[in-house]
Amino acid sequence: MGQSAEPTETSAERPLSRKRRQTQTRLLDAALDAFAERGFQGTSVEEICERAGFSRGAFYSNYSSKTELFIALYHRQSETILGALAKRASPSGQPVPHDLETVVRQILAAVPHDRRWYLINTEFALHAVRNPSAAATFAAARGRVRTIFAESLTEVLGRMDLELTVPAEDLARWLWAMSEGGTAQSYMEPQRLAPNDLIMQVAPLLLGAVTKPS
Amino acid sequence: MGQSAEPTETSAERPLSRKRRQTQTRLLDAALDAFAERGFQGTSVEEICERAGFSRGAFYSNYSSKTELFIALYHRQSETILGALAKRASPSGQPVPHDLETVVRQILAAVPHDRRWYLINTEFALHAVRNPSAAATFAAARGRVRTIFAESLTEVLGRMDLELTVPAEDLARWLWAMSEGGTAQSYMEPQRLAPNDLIMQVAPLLLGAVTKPS
DNA sequence: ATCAAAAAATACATAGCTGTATCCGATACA
DNA sequence: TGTATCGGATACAGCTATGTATTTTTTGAT
Repeated sequence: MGQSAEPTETSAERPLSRKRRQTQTRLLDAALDAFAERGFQGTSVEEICERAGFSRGAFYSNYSSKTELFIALYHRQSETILGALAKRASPSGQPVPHDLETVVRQILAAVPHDRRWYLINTEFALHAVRNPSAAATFAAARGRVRTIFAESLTEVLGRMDLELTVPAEDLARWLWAMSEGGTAQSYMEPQRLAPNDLIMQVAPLLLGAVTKPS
Repeated sequence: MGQSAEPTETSAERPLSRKRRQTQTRLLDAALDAFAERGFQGTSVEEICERAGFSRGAFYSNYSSKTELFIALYHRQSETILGALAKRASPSGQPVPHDLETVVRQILAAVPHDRRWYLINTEFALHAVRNPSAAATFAAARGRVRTIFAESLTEVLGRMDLELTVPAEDLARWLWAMSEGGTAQSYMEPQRLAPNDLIMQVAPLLLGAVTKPS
């Protein structure tokens, strides 16, 4: 939490040349696919490089290990979501919704419903649970998202003249848990459930239970 | 779904000797620890055997691959939960609870709050999402649990003179999603959240929102 | 006590992956 | 145009895992 926690370096931040950024992007893209298909541990550095059209030399000149790449990938995805969420959260954003379902729908639009992202995210969660240092990183990233999410919720509900009866951060946690749980179920039983089915059903009920006219 | 889907064989079911069952148990126990610590892909067959105090010979004479063991392990854990749940679901079970929180607490008592189980289960979910054949197995096992869970819910609520305004199976899904999502969060941020905190807070609210006096 | 079958240990052949060290080409700048 | 640096490819050395084939030990039945 000291310096601006941008990419993945310890000392002086070199500007990072154009070409270098390109190959990193290609490596990250390849890794996203590879990890999603075969899992983090099940994917060899070699395979990532093949998909990206590079040799292992290129890889090791950009990342010092598969784990470092993994973390970089997580950050990239995380920033993307954060950006999308922040855009939605801006007061000049969407029109004021008039029912809770619309609130939920608007917020969900910022979250990527990407199978690959689900897989990577879950793998990263496992990684974090097993690995205290990664856990801190992970918790911090999630915390930032949760805060923005909570602010967004309060703001939208406020514009609807509704008041929360529980802390917004708690509610954010709950909705997130439901969303993740539901998404997980949907990928496990794809024929029965679409990724957002569950949260779209439950969230309005829950929101109804924790709001009152202000 | 043809024969009784007991263990892991295709043809005639030999009774399975005492000793054999013992070593399988030890291998499964060892695998549970190993997988939890290092992950499925990150664990070598060798390591499982070491922990169990066997050589790889013993392993391959019991299981044809690490994946087969993995599936067997999942089934074993799954059966355990199912048993616990069924016991609770029996009408002669607990006294009639008088508030929704107690309902939730009673049901949660059947689910193991074991870090290892969380890890294995999540890994298996990933495995299933990536692997259609495992997905069927997985969905079936979860379906059985969900059904029993739903029945149990209906029964308990009925004894409290409450009636559901949504299908019990749906509610079971929702609660399960919340529980899993909350448990996941708790393991990611162990200092802030205990495994059942979230569901204990939310479930009563949700139950309140989907029940009415009958 | 002997022998047959089962269960587990050992040995082996092979394949794959990692990370480093070295080499080569392109680009940039003087 | 020469040269230094950067980015990436190639080569290499070593380790680890897998699965099978073979041997040894254990067990159980007669």
